[in-house]
Amino acid sequence: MGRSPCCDDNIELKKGPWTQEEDEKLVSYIKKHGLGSWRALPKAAGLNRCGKSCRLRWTNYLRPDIKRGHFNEQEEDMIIKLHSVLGNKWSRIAAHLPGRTDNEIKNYWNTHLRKKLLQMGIDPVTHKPRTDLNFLANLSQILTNPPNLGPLMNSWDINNALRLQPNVAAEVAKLHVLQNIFQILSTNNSSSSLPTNMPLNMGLNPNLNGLSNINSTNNIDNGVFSSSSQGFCQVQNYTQELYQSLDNNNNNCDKSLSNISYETLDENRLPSLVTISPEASTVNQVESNTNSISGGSSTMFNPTTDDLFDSLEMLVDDGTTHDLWKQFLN
DNA sequence: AAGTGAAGCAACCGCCGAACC
DNA sequence: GGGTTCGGCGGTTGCTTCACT
Repeated sequence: MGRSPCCDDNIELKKGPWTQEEDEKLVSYIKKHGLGSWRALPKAAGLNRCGKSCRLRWTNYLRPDIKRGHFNEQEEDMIIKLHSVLGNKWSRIAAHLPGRTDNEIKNYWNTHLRKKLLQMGIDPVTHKPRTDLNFLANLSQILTNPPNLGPLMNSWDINNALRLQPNVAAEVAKLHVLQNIFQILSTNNSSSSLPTNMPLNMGLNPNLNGLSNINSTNNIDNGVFSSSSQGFCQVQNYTQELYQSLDNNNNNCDKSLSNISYETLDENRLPSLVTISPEASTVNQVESNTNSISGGSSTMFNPTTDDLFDSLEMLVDDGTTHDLWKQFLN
């Protein structure tokens, strides 16, 4: 024969929020007798509750060493780092944060941190940059509407974000290149349809002030800055590969190592030139509203759609092949 | 001021490995 | 050794508060 049941189903036990009187009974009993059998505790303490309910109330609320109130920056940082390693192992995460309970951390994650990471374009499950199309759509709005960038960045310290995910800025820039590809696809092929969840102005007016702001933010330390530079080197590589792909089709493309540029269209569908400068870790829109593309480091290109599908396969790098992209976007 | 939806969070539910008989 | 329960954990619910119209 095994153990006797925790809670007697024949007795109507109280559920729901605890009253002050119940709290006092529980605390008083544990102070006097210490922690023992949760099953025996309710009856001994004069509580009409399940032992499980008593344990939960004690561990999550009444324990004297519990720290209540807002999580500070260090705690947030710790939770995110631990979550990236441990996943949803809340009790193990809580073990690293004295005074915090697994339930509290779980709630805080679900209500605050998860949203912050999503806003930053970081997948809260994988802790890697998001490359899904919903994020692309959101990104388009962020990049084309700089005033919205301020509150977003203030709500989640960009310095922390970059420290946690050094390549995020690179991913943002990379996604901007993707924007451009989608735009070219939609412009070149009137029969092609963009994903339904993508705004029609996708790729228009690629105002990169947001990224410039990131790099001019004084509180980004040298270490992050150097990570950021590496990030832009990656963008440079992506862009180079894109240009190489275009060049293979005898397009005249700029492949300069020091000054990566690409073209897009502004809100009037006029060509506009964007340059990425890796040395300075800045992204600038150097020329816009011109009727023709000219300038020291860039030449207008006219890619075929197949070139662009190749580039999508390469840039997104999530297993979606050229043919799948073609199928999806046509 | 009232209605409504969103956000926050305490508490419950159900599962699972460990412990017990 | 096997059946049963406990304790702990993660997921989910639902109540309360807040913000907005």
